[in-house]
Amino acid sequence: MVQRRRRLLDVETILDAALACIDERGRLTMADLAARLGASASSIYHHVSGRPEIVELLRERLVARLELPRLDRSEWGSQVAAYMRSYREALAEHPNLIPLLSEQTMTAGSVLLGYDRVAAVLGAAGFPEDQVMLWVSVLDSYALGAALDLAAPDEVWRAGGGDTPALEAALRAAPQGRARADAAFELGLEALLAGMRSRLPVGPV
Amino acid sequence: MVQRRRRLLDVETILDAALACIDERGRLTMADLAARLGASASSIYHHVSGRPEIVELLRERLVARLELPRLDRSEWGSQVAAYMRSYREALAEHPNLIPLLSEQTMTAGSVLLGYDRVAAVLGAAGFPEDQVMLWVSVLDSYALGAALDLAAPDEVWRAGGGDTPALEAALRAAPQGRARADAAFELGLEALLAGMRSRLPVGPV
DNA sequence: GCTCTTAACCGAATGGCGTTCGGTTAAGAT
DNA sequence: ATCTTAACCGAACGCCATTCGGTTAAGAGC
Repeated sequence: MVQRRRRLLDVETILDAALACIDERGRLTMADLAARLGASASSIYHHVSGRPEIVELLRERLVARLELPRLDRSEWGSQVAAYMRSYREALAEHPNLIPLLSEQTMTAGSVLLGYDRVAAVLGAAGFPEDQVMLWVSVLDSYALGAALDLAAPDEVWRAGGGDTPALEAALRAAPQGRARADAAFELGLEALLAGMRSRLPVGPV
Repeated sequence: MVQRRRRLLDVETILDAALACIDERGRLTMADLAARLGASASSIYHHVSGRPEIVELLRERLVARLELPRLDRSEWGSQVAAYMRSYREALAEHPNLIPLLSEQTMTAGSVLLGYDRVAAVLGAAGFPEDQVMLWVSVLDSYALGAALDLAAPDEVWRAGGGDTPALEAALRAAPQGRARADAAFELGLEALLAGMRSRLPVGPV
């Protein structure tokens, strides 16, 4: 009943609290969010259109932190690698956000700008124009898949009884959890870039 | 009130209906599932433990259709490529299933057996034991990411106003929709396998 | 063929979710 | 001093998965 007329909520505060919800509870519910804000759930709708908009605004925050290809004289592979690492690292800081992002269509314009830069650097590297979009897709698929891997539960494979000996041995020999995901991402990124380089029509830069 | 004593539901029927729900509505709700089955939602719980088990059983169905590495004398790269293609194709038949699968831990024995085969073929190919699981992760990430790409709307990037010229040019030069996703997958798979091959410690088979 | 057990079903209820609606309060303009 | 209106609230709505307390009839034992 007691109403504080001095502005209690604003979009940035809501996004901060939403990220806290997601990080701590692994999901975003309006009730939890409202509780953290010290407000009622319905009040939130005065500042954002609903839960989907909150998620979309969080995606924009994430994209803003990516290291986009700079389109300078540096080698294309290192620019793409830096972009891919920053993409995954940004996701890794809030791994529980990943499933929410992959549930929802991309609408933010700033996201497209990131893809434009990637396309530009690949074109400048010498990839045929009709292949540029394909490589963009490949990179995106790998980053997305690696991010999903990161968001998966600590124990991805629960191998037991001994009828999967190769899997069990491989699991024992590799790092666990986050360390495995990190090592795998780097290994795969190197392999992918090496494969791309070998398919480049002309010679070196 | 009218009860048909002749067995109305069984697990296979439930899974068929669940897949129909997912394909048509893009999600799986117990109410929708029950309606399709001509039964009440609560009746379903006499045959499966709940929604998560239904998803896990659907994953088993999917894995059963994969072309697993045969562990014969054929070259490891072609075995892995065939596995990856069948993996993505199986997912592509029910793209809406992908988000449901990636939400949930893998527990089914037959699923683990599939990964055991992949681990075995990579070990036999000569990859160091402490790298096998990493490569399994890399392959899984790429297959999953490519499948998500396939599940995305036809127009993945809506580039408009001209402030993303490289992106727009690349989009015009590349195939659209499914054809783009297919071509990208093959290109990336080749690159990934080439990169893996180049990292193989010893020489040829 | 009668009784008894019990698997297979149902409707209703529970608790959690996102969202909408009809107020109420007080900040700031007139 | 009055009015407008942005910012808030509680209660309600509809949808979700799941649980519970019956009820029916198939099939076993006699």
